[in-house]
Amino acid sequence: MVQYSKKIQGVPEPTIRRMPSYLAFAEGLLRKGQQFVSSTQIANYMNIDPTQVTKDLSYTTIVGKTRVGYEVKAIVDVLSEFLGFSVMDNAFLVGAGSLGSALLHDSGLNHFGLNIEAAFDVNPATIGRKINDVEVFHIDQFRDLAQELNVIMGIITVPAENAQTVADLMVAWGIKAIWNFTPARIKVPDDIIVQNTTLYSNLAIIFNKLHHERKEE
Amino acid sequence: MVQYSKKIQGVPEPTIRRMPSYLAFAEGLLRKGQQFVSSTQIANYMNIDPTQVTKDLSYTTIVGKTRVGYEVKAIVDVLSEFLGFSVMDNAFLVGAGSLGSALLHDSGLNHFGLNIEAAFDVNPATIGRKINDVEVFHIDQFRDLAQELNVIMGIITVPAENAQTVADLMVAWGIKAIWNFTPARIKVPDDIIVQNTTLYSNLAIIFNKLHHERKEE
DNA sequence: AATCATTAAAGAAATTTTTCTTTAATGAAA
DNA sequence: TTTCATTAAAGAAAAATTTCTTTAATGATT
Ligand SMILES: NC(=O)c1ccc[n+]([C@@H]2O[C@H](COP(=O)([O-])OP(=O)(O)OC[C@H]3O[C@@H](n4cnc5c(N)ncnc54)[C@H](O)[C@@H]3O)[C@@H](O)[C@H]2O)c1
Ligand SMILES: NC(=O)c1ccc[n+]([C@@H]2O[C@H](COP(=O)([O-])OP(=O)(O)OC[C@H]3O[C@@H](n4cnc5c(N)ncnc54)[C@H](O)[C@@H]3O)[C@@H](O)[C@H]2O)c1
Repeated sequence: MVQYSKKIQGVPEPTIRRMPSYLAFAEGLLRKGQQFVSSTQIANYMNIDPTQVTKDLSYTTIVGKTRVGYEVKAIVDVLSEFLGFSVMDNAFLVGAGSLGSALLHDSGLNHFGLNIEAAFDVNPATIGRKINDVEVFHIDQFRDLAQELNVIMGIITVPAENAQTVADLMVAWGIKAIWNFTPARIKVPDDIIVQNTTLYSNLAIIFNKLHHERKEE
Repeated sequence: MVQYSKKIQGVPEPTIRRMPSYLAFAEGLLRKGQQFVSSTQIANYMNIDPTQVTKDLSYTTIVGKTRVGYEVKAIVDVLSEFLGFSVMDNAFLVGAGSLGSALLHDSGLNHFGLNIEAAFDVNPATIGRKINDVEVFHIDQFRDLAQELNVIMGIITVPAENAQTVADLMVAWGIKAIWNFTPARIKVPDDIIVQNTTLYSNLAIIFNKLHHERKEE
């Protein structure tokens, strides 16, 4: 397949994955009052190659100065803009159980541009409660509130067997992106963005390094 | 650089990441009584290419039968063995806050071979409590218990600014692998395995697809 | 029994991502 | 001022990963 326009497929996903860490590191430096940071310094923090940092940052408008490095403030500003962390997107969370509650408590999400407007559940014990100021409604109210509030993302933290049902609901009410924390894969129309966040992948990687490898690293 | 022995660096990480999902899917099929499953079926569930599934499974001892597919039971058995999910590894969790509690409640970890022996915190309000049958101790007791119990993994769910302190403690008491849920990168000796699980990377990917892309996908 | 269609497997090719190499800039030190 | 060392940037090369192609097997259909 011929590529007619360079870079149409955007920034490499591994790059995007690393960027929030660059941002968090730069924010730390900014708080400490450091004005410039070199790729070497960032790379050292991240345990990666310095040229990787340079490459990654080259996808943005950030430019470094030879012998000085990058301006910390510029990294913070450009990266949070670039990553979409500087505008607030509204989300609904469905499944206010243990993981759902943890996410509702996590101020990091808010800091990185995600505002959870409301939570939904089916358990009478949790409905009506407020978790970290976010009210928990019955799932049947999802539709009405979705229309009322401008919500583009749905977060799924129900048991895996209910993930598809919830996803269908979200699609039906016009949500654009779904962040799925269950190990189940959901089926949605092509234009809906799905991000699966499966903890157990990470566990598998640790175990693999722990049990297998250990030869040459 | 010449590669003297093929495959010495083991199975590709992306493959390992996908395997727990294959396993979970196969477990579901097994419960439903399905005896065989084709790569196409798995691929369809995962929204990936069928040859990807075949390639991934070829790293294990699983062999499929033409025109029939793979034996579901074999996938479950071989994969859970391969991923290290069939032997229990013991872990300590440090930071019994919202995320820590959620993890302690998650039966999936146990199912996939991770047993959290004990939790630690510094907050007097949580110390002495039991969360899902796991007792919360004061962090000062970490050393004694680590020696007493055979624990090889440490899970860090404290605030980011305390991550390094906790990591140092874990290294000092001989833990082999660290699962770090804070956005902070920790510095440890080379022989310690570190797995960073950063939620915000996933958020960045969703936002990127939501805001940027949307051209040709 | 013959044909057909589906599938796993192996290898090749393409693509993507990382690492290496070279160049040029520039602040600090001599 | 001159030299030196550090750094960003760009491009080339290498490595890793995914996708495509071909082959062979075999259950189902005619
Ligand atoms: N707890 C964790 O640390 C953790 C970590 C990773 C992944 N997960 C995954 O997240 C999911 C949720 O885990 P959990 O531990 O929070 O479970 P949980 O049982 O604590 O919470 C699930 C919640 O969803 C609600 N619910 C069930 N069906 C619903 C529906 N149809 N509509 C709305 N709400 C519904 C339940 O009432 C409950 O409150 C699971 O798939 C789990 O595998 C959990
Ligand atoms: N809550 C979430 O959903 C979520 C999601 C992703 C990542 N995280 C990250 O996980 C970390 C913890 O988040 P949280 O929301 O659970 O915070 P939290 O404040 O609810 O919990 C932190 C716990 O750590 C304890 N603690 C602090 N210092 C300690 C020390 N030195 N030793 C032992 N215990 C100590 C505190 O007493 C508290 O109980 C943060 O870095 C956060 O960014 C949280």
